[in-house]
Amino acid sequence: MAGDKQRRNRKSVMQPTLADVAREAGVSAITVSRVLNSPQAVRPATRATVEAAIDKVGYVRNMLAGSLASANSRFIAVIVPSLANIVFVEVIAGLQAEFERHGYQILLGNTDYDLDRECELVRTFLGWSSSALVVTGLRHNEACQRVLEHWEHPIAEIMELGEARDLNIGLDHAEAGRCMARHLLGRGHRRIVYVAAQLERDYRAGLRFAGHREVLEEQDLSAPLLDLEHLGQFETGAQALEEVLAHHPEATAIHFANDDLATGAILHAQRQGIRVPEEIAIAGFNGLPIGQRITPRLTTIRSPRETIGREAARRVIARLEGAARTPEQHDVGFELLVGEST
Amino acid sequence: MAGDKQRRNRKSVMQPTLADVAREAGVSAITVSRVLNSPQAVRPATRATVEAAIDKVGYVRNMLAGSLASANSRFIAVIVPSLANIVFVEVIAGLQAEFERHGYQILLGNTDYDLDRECELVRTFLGWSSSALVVTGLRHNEACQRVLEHWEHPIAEIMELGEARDLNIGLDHAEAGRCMARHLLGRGHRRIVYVAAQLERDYRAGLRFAGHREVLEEQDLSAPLLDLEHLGQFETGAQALEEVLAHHPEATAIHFANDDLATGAILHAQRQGIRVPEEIAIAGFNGLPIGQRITPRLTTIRSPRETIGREAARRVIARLEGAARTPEQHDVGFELLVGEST
DNA sequence: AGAATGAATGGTAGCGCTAACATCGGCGCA
DNA sequence: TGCGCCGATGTTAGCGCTACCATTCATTCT
Repeated sequence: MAGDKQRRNRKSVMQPTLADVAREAGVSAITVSRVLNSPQAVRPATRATVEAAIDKVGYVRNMLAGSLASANSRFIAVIVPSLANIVFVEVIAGLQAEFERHGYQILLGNTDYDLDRECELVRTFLGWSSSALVVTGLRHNEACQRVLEHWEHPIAEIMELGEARDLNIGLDHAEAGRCMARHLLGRGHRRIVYVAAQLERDYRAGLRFAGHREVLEEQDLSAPLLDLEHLGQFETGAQALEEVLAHHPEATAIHFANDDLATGAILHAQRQGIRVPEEIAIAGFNGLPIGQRITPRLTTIRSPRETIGREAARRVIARLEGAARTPEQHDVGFELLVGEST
Repeated sequence: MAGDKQRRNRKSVMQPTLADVAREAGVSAITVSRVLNSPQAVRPATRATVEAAIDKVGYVRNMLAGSLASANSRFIAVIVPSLANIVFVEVIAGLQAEFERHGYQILLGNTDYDLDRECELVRTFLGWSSSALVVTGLRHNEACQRVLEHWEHPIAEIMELGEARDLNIGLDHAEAGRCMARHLLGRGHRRIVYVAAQLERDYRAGLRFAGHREVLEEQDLSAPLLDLEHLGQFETGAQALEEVLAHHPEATAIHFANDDLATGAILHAQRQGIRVPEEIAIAGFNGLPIGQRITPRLTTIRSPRETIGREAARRVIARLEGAARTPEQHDVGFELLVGEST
């Protein structure tokens, strides 16, 4: 029988342990541990015996105990502001694909755009002895900053570029805003409204707006901003279109903070018989598939989301496997997709 | 200084431990532990002293050690087949919201619709001493079945209803298929093609098809099936529309396995000037927001995805907090949304 | 031949926490 | 006054694993 050495009655079921496997295989516990953790350090014959014993007793490794003993959990804490936004889901998919291949387990946290919540999550995840932290954005509250400063493990701040404390993978949102503004100017638009939903939460949309405004102001054009409540992305886009037509009749183009809003506006225009881009041009940001399927095809900027995840994971893994601790910044870039909507 | 009792040099940084807090507060370690785990068992004055000491030394709880000692990790293993499909993301959001409120941490695994991968993930997660398992679907491979049978903790199988081993939260996919088939018959359609993408992977779409076929065959109608390669959901939907028009010219309606395909078909029809539903009617499944925004609005079935997550979490939590171990089945139902596309 | 090397394996001592039981006062009640 | 009880706190002994160092034995070098 497995696990029948004298034990206190703390667990109802006694899973077989390393010691049980060791006894079965006629080796010591540490040798079994080595078969699991660094098989090349064990003679093939011994390894085979041990592996047979593992199967025989139905051993399931206790990761908790191993992590405690080695002070290395192979947990990667990943903190995103939202799961409702497909953008972050794609980033997570990229992270997960890469980390899983290397035997790391993601601990996923969702802040709902709340920096206090973020801080709490960071604390919790440190409590799990996470090996690294991947967090969205460069803005954190003070308490969080302090915690992060004292932490010794790799930290990757993703999505945007800027003054990061360690690894930084993302794109230049201000430049993306400039790029789209230039495109719209190039199409002859002079009255362009920027539309966002809850700008103080989604401050990266704010960064894009800043770039957009910069370009317009260089041409002595004003850069009106419409910041709406969030209702549901498509809904808000539709509402924004109505408001712009009503309150900014001079506007010839709308630069939306994201593709969901822009798509909502185009679909609403379609239904209302408003011609895009003749009556009003529409641009988005993200490059979601839906934007490329609607008529007219949406002009937007593609952000390489899964790449952000993969690149972040790759750099974190390199660091964990011994790479020198030098801050790194990686610009994943973006691509202007010109559709028929502008 | 915290943590300067004699210790081996195994960790470079010595985080303060319970013992450090205890020394600072002038109590024993177990009292500090109690302040953290069952504060009501400690006299308020003592509790305050301990809490002050925790702040003073900057104590961060080591969850790994606690979980090992108590054989209770507060991890919930969650296994989904894909993150690319928004449906599962919404389920996860529901699970996460509920579990986080109760202090459980989700371990997320993604099988990519591969049952061997699923089995591997289950093993890994058991190794983390997970407190419960939430897994998508009722079909598992043999190895996985065996592992699950011997596991003593709550298991929730979600999305579909059927012969579950423990908790089961989902909806009746065959009935959903029947419901839509009846709706299409009611609209006068007699030649209806069912279109899916990679049916053997997404076998729940197969269950819906079975229901659909049943209803048609009751009326002595044939139930042709078109099962396509997966390219990208919208793309596949567009291609399916072309194929049906070419190879099933007699068809008056397409019943798509999901809204992404159906939306892709409607958008393609729009661009090609094919009139929906006059030339061909289109129905979907899921009730995604995009389907309700396009013109014509998509006829579909709304599945309560976040509800599945929440209900599953609620039942698992009840079980973990002491509810009796009785198998439970919960039908979250569905709702037919009649749009303009049929 | 004897020393030095290196590969394979083992013994010991924790990692930081909590379960289980022990202890200690204070209180109510007979 | 003495007994029993209960609430608050302490002592002890692990949870299952791995780091560290020791040991063993075959191989290579001088």
